[in-house]
Amino acid sequence: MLDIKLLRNDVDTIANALQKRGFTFDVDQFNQLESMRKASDIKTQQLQSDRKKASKKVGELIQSGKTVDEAKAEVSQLIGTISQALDQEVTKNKAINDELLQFLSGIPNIPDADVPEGKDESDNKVVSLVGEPKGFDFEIKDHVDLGATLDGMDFDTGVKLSGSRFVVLKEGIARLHRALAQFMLDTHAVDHGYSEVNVPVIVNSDTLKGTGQLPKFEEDLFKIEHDNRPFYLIPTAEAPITNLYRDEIVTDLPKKFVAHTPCFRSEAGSYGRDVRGMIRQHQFEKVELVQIVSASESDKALEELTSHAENILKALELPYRKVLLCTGDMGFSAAKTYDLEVWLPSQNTYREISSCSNTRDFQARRMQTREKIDGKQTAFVHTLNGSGLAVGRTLIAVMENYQQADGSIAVPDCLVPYMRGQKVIA
RNA sequence: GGAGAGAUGGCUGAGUGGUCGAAAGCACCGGUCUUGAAAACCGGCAAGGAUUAACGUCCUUCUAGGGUUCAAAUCCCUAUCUCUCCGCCA
Repeated sequence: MLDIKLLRNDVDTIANALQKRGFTFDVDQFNQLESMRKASDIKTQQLQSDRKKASKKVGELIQSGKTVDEAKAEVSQLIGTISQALDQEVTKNKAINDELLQFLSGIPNIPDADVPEGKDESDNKVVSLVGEPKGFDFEIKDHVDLGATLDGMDFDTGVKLSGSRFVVLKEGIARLHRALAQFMLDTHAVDHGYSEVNVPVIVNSDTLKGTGQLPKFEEDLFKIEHDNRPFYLIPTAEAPITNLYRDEIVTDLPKKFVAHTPCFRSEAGSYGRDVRGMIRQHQFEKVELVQIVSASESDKALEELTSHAENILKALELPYRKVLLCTGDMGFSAAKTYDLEVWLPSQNTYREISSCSNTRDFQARRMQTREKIDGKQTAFVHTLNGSGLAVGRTLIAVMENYQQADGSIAVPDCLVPYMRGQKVIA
């Protein structure tokens, strides 16, 4: 959520910045709502003040010796008129504020100044290329064929159990998948200083509002009902982790968390894309990094967090590139985002495997997560999140990049200990 | 699933209808003392919002939503959550 003060002071600048990411901010509607709100606030408060004074007078009259009935009689008419007017105004005020809140909740974050302007992913800027795609002297297979050959990836049974975009992993592939998650978790927790947490994967709507998935993107989520109340399967661990500090004033920043969770996405808008294989599933696993930091530290934190995700790719010796997303390609809550894209030989291209974002105070404002500065002032914290990495897609990348002529897959060195010494999946 | 108790500021915790936004302690901030620190002592310290050039003035908030009342942290109803006991269970 944006700071309403910024909007009051400088609507046009913000409307401009939002236009860069393809969002048209309705300045007139905002100004109208805002002036209605202001008028109603002032009126409501004046009436409340009047009523309070009248009520206190009853107390004073009683204190000075009058009976309760006498005191009431003296002010009852006045209070009657005030109350009536107040009831009306409060109802109106609430409606206006609700509308204003809804209006504000639907506005995406403002892009940072150094984010390139653009319409879609073709305008993203490649920041760095790491590693070199290796050549193969045999006909390569994609992960679907490799998985079938090794009897490790069963899409048909996934369909039988659940439906399309679900998969069953088996044997060596299942173990490799698990090894990847363990390796990532250990690297971040032990080497990068993140605190490991295990969080619920079913959350309430307040949690998803806090990180910005709601109210706008409900169609992308799996919704479940329990005791007539809505709950959601998390689309990313960013939601439960970042919300650990919702409605709190935090101390001891920075906070750094890592968690390994399944993620669930309905992806209603993207049927037809990536239908083959494990690239886009309704259920997948991800190791997520979250940092909660002071405002002045978030620029540095984004670089650091991104480098932590990169370290996984480096350790796995997978070729990748780091991309700075343009204004039009960023997520709703992000002010600046780096994507890490891994090389997939079968597609002869780089595919997203991690997305690292600085949301600045956008989520903190929604969550009311603040810190005390010098023991006095409160200020919104900044929150950052990034995949470190998407486990399913990393599995694909390892399978394809480490495939051998006979269809077997070499286990990357750093994973061998997690595979109890196994060096090849055949 | 059954029975009971509870939810108050960063934390602990007092407060059962009338200047209560709320005692006290801890934590925190400032100061005195000290070579420095600790201790001790003095002072400050909830959040959000409206308005103002500023000082200030005003409003809201004691889990949430309703209700009673001239007046609600305090009484009533509902929901959520927590704790204790019983049952069930990985």
